[in-house]
Amino acid sequence: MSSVSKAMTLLNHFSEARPEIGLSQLCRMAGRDKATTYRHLQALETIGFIEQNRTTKHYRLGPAFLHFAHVREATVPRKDAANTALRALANVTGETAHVTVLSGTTLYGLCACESPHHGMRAVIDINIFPLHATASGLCALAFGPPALFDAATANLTGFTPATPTTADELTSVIERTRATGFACADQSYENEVQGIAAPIFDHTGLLAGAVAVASVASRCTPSLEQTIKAELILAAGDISRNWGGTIPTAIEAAWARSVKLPNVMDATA
Amino acid sequence: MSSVSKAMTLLNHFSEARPEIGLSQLCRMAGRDKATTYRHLQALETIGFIEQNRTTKHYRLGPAFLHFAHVREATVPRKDAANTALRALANVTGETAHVTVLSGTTLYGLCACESPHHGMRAVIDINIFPLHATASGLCALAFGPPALFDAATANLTGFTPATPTTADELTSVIERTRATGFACADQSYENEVQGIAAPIFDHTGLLAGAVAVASVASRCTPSLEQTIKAELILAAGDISRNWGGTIPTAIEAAWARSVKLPNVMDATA
DNA sequence: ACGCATTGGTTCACATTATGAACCGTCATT
DNA sequence: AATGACGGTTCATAATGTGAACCAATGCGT
Repeated sequence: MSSVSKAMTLLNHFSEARPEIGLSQLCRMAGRDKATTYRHLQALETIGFIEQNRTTKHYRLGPAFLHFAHVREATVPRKDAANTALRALANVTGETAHVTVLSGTTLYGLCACESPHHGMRAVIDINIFPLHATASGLCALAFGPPALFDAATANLTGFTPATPTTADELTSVIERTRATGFACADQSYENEVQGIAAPIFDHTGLLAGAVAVASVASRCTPSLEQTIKAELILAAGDISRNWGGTIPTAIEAAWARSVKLPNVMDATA
Repeated sequence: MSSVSKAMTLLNHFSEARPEIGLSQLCRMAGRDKATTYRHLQALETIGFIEQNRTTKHYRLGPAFLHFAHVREATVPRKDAANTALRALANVTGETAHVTVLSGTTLYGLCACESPHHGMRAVIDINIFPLHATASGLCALAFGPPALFDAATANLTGFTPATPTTADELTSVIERTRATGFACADQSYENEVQGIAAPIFDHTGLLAGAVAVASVASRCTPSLEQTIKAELILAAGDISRNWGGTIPTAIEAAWARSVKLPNVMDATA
């Protein structure tokens, strides 16, 4: 491990729960020597990644992050990260993948990527995703702000026979989404199209949108569903990380529970 | 220079004007070897400080900044940075110093620090600073959003005979503030109290507030005024940096012009 | 089609640089 | 006054960083 990496991984020990850390304490946490750690901290301080509380002598994250975050936010479009993740997702699953973003109470399509594998595939041609009828929308309802529920129930259009059109039906679907970490919309927006979605989080710590795979219903076997879910976990993590967020541990746990299958364990053995 | 510092200073070459940089290009800019730069970039990439555009192979700031900036913003109160800068300011000038923050069209007092040197000193006992009558307010008007002017002219209370009470008077004072980079309020809010202020900027690139020194008018000699201005430049820079911002070059130029005095140049020679 | 220039990336002998045990001064507790 | 924990420093040791030279790939003008 390069000394550059060693110095920078020190930063990972700072968090909202642990904003200030003393030298000795940080040494213990990082399992590193005191002199080394001290020099690393000094280097980090010169660039503004670290700042020292003059009274307690403890260290904390520096102001430079605000500057760099601003530049990053201003220059790197979220779409880029979404696109690269979608490409991988579409290639591996062989289905169409897309990303949505939540703005207020509306869920917009950000970008989509069709797989080259199949002749027949789902086509994402909507820009505003109904919250109650699409997998992405259910993700937003399950993991987004509670106020979304009211916005959703205000307009429970029945697109297909499978669309949940009552508040009770919707609630039970949302419950299932929360329990598994995945939202499933089986032909509830369009016939013959089944969607599976996972939530995406950004730097605010709140839900930012969803990443989803839309597959042709007749083709969707349990095994494909497992593949899709496994890939969605990776994609949601990738995109979230790229947007400055992390997947809440509760959701990671739900994912772990819902993809834990015997055949998967055999395959890896 | 440690290799840690060398690696991290590479990040300074990225800006809103230059979001993506290729390897060779970055080597030239940094005046560093290609192999070294490449290794440094790889180290930066593993932590997420750098990200590579897969198609162009160019490098850009990574997503980790969003995360760290969030933690920093959530855990380090702006007041801390302001307080340490104020302490220095009050000590050197021997007068009372304070920092204000702009929220919407209102300028609030954030914190103040009285100098221990004098028995008599200005006391900052207001929490909302009138835009047209205080030095901090004039800073906000001169360097903040244009909409402030309307908010200010809506209530031109005359606190003292020196308070500007017409839009024209106010405009000319603002002009002078823009030209020098400093706002001066000579007994325009309170008799016997003279204020000098400099603007503060945060990560948005917009005016965030002001730092000011309030001195007893009878004591304020030209030499003290020069001292105050020189210290205000340092304090405004410090606080801005700590809040994730930088002083616009136009203002730095104005400062340089307005403190360039013969005796100062003699002193440094 | 060709050479030429420039790109991102890699190698290896060399020496600058990082490392950590032991150290110091300070402070709070006992 | 002894103790322990703290932030910070020193110096011999050795690990790590370094850059000239080299590759392969791409773009460009002739």
